[in-house]
Amino acid sequence: MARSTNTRFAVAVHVLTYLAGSTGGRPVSSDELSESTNVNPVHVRRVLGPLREAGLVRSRPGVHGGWELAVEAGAVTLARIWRLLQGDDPMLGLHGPDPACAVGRRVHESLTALDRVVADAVATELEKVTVHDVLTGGVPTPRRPTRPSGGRAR
Amino acid sequence: MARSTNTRFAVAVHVLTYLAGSTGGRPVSSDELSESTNVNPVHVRRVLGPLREAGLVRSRPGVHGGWELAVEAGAVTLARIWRLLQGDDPMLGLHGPDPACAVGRRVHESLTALDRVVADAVATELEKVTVHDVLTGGVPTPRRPTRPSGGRAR
DNA sequence: CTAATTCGTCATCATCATGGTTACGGATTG
DNA sequence: CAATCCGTAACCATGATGATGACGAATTAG
Repeated sequence: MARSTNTRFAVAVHVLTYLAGSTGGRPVSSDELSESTNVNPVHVRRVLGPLREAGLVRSRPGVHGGWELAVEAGAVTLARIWRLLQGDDPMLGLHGPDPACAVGRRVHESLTALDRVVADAVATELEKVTVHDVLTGGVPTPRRPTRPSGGRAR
Repeated sequence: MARSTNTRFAVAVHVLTYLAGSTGGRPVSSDELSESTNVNPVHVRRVLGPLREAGLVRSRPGVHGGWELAVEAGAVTLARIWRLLQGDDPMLGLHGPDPACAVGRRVHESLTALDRVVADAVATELEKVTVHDVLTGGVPTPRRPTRPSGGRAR
């Protein structure tokens, strides 16, 4: 669904931007990162794990250890980060209709296909933005300034 | 966001497709709808509430009451359903960085703007599909047949 | 009028995803 | 050896999501 109460992507973007910016190449501890992101250090490490496996960051234990970028900030698209953290998780949120119902099967097939189309569209947008863009403020702005639509209570 | 364990959109699409299809104009009870969608009747009514307020469906109590479409299936885009149920909920999932951190503020602003861009992209895709398309199988298929990407354990 | 049906809605509960917290082992530095 | 910091597991707290049960109001059948 529309997810999201999942902040891993945001935390990852934040950390990479932080590493690309305010550090002079020195490694940064997950403690320091946790203060800026406002999540706890363990979670920072959990989020960064997949990014390290993908070669985007390095980590070292020990006294002057911590995290540092392993690639240039301009070479990391947000789409890459998204895929590493969200994988192929559905964007739209599917249900499990009665398999004996013809309409149910068709709807489910359609929504599954549509979910991939939507995920591709999202990836296309995220492909346009790099960590460097976030750092320098070069992020695209919505075409429609703010959704003027009639609201909906929640 | 990366949501989604939220099936309201899927249920709504299912129900509207069901109403557009296998019924000859007769009202359908939420009991019958709940069997096909495989969720409980109360949930069906809760999902359909906003759609009724928007004029997409009608409901009537009583012996031969139930739900029926109030508009043509070809006139209902999935984007409309999405907006009615998900509103402006974030797609990407934001975090709450330390407001005292300059990087944190910039990241948060960027992600907020980017979230709207992504939501627009999603809406654009959903705009191309109507309930009638789902009923007849005319739903677009992904350009990349299936994400071939190297997996990521979960 | 009375009974049956069906929606509308509330209150409550179970489950699950997400993160927070604590803990401890291993690696690195000084 | 002591201090620092990652890696990871275990456990817990919170919140979102639906399921379930209940009851009133509206509508129709008899």
